[in-house]
Amino acid sequence: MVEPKMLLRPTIADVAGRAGVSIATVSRVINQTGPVAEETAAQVRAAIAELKYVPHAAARGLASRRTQTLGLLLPGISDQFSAAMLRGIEMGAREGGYDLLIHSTHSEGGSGPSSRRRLGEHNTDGLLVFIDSLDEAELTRLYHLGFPMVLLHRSSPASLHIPCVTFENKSGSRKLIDHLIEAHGRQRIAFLRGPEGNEDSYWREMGYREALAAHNLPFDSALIALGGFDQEQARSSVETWLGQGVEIDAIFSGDDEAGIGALVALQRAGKRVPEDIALVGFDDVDVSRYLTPPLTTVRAPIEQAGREAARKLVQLIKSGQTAPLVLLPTELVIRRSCGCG
Amino acid sequence: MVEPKMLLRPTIADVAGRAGVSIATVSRVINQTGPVAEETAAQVRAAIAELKYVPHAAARGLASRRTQTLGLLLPGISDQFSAAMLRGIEMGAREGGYDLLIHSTHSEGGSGPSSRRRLGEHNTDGLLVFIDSLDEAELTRLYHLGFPMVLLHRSSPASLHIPCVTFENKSGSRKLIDHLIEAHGRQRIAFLRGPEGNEDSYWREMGYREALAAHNLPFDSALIALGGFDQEQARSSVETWLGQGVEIDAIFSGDDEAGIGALVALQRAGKRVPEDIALVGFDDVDVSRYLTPPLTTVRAPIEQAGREAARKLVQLIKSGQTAPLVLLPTELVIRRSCGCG
DNA sequence: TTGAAAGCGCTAACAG
DNA sequence: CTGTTAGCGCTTTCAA
Repeated sequence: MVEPKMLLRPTIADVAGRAGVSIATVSRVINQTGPVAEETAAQVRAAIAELKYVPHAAARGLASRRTQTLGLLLPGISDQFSAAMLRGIEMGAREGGYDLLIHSTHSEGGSGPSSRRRLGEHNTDGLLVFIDSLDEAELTRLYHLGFPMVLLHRSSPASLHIPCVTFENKSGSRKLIDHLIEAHGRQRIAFLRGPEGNEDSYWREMGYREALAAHNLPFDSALIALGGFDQEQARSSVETWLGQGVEIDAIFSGDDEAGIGALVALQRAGKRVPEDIALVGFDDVDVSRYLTPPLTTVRAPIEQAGREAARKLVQLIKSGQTAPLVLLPTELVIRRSCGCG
Repeated sequence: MVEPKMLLRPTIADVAGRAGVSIATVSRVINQTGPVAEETAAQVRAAIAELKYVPHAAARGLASRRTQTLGLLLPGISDQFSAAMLRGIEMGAREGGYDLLIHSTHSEGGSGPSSRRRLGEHNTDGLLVFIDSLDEAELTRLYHLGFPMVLLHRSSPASLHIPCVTFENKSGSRKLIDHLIEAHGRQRIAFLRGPEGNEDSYWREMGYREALAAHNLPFDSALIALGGFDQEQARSSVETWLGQGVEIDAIFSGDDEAGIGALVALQRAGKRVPEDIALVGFDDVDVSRYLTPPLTTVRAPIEQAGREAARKLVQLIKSGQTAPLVLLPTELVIRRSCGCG
């Protein structure tokens, strides 16, 4: 067993005493607010170093009404997408001089209404909201409080004007489907939708439809099924298609994660990819290149999106304003699952 | 452009006023400290609800000298290992009623000595320290301050007694190598070490050596190279072996990540896996099952380790003590890269 | 069972 | 350029 006993830590008063100045002066050299004689400042810095003094964040926050902390609300953090985004966010926050407080809303456990929101105006200077991790009522309340927020992969409710960052989903999938049609002559291209209400998925579908229309291919709702950005759901949907004998010569999976599930279903059914059925995804997650065959997909700058979102939030906090929308460019990544190579 | 203007939020005084009681009473019902008449409490709760009052974390922290926040220090968060661990930690923290403050030390940018530590006694109630994300001097300072800490995947400096959680690395790799030798008759088994000083890697190597010794196979240092728990390094090391014509009939990669790099090198060199050279890893990261061939490995309960660490830290904070060591069991996962199936 | 009041450590006027 | 002082919003004795 380990038994710690907390000792008292030096406060700003200790530093002031050691340096022979007032606490106000110490505060000034720490925050670089107001003028201090270089000689005095040097003494203060020396005292800080000797005492290994670190300002108490809570006290500072109370007095200044700033926490120097960004809050992140997201559904889960285990998938590759979230992990990459998180990395970008952490980077952006740090660059801006902010800490990062994280709360995953997933597996929240229905502990009744008592599960008070853990991240908000009381402990952060602003919030990064991923997808639907915060409901519209709360979004509205915070907005009207003037609380800084940036949305990731979801647009602002119409009546509010919360800035948002996401990808160029539509043009990305348009290029992808164009390729399938033009380079590989596919005509019966199925689409695995993302989760209900997911905006990335919505725009990817729009790009898909646009590509079909541009090539005079009919839109067939029998070729649309739920992939849910999830391996299992995608597998199940593809198995259903195969079981029903739906005629398909290519599958566009709403994201790479679902693409893996589709690949498994195809392989189990003895279909050759891409000879019998081509397969393409979206995101270009790490694994994609290691699948057999390697997955043709669209690279989404996930990490960059996170970083950009954090930057915008910092800007919003500091200056009170930022551009309402950032659309990060996507890029086609040709590998073998589409029929190339 | 979006322009927020911050409005004032309700304080405990507003709640007290609305409920017709003193702030002390409000504090009592919120924290369930001290007796309050049920009738009074009901009124207070009503006032809190009407005002949508949320206690101010900083003020609370200042007064109570507790932040209800756990700090996490880790090198990076993009890899699958860290992501899984993070998920477990987040879960454990939430279960204990704590927030999670994260700081990734990776890519810290040599912004001079000015990069003051962002996580510590001043803004958290305890620290979760992964690998070597905090140097020994700081570990020592905090320990002598009586500051609660739990180490992940590294043991405590000898003179301190900081609790730690990690895997049963040695027995895991022992089983793995036994399998390679006994089931597949491999004799020239190479090992790709993890990063310098990594304890997980150290014990995995011990298990490897133990297995060789148990089967009277010689230990050959020419069969040891640096994998660095990294794809590129592993690939390079395997290419070197192959280029030098070192005789090898199996490769034990210190972790799955490096295993991917090894697989790539093997395939580029035209080696068949597992026929020419068998390949096994450690961790059982998500991708491993999708490699071709699927990777035989040892499943490490990464998420569980994170959760357990958070739990222990909470326990340490609350009770002042916790068991010094937790070794989570590992399990052999047989797939095809070892020669099975 | 409840209220009054003293801080927690720091920032930010306001004097000097 | 530097010190004094009044809070920031809450917890926590100590009385009542």
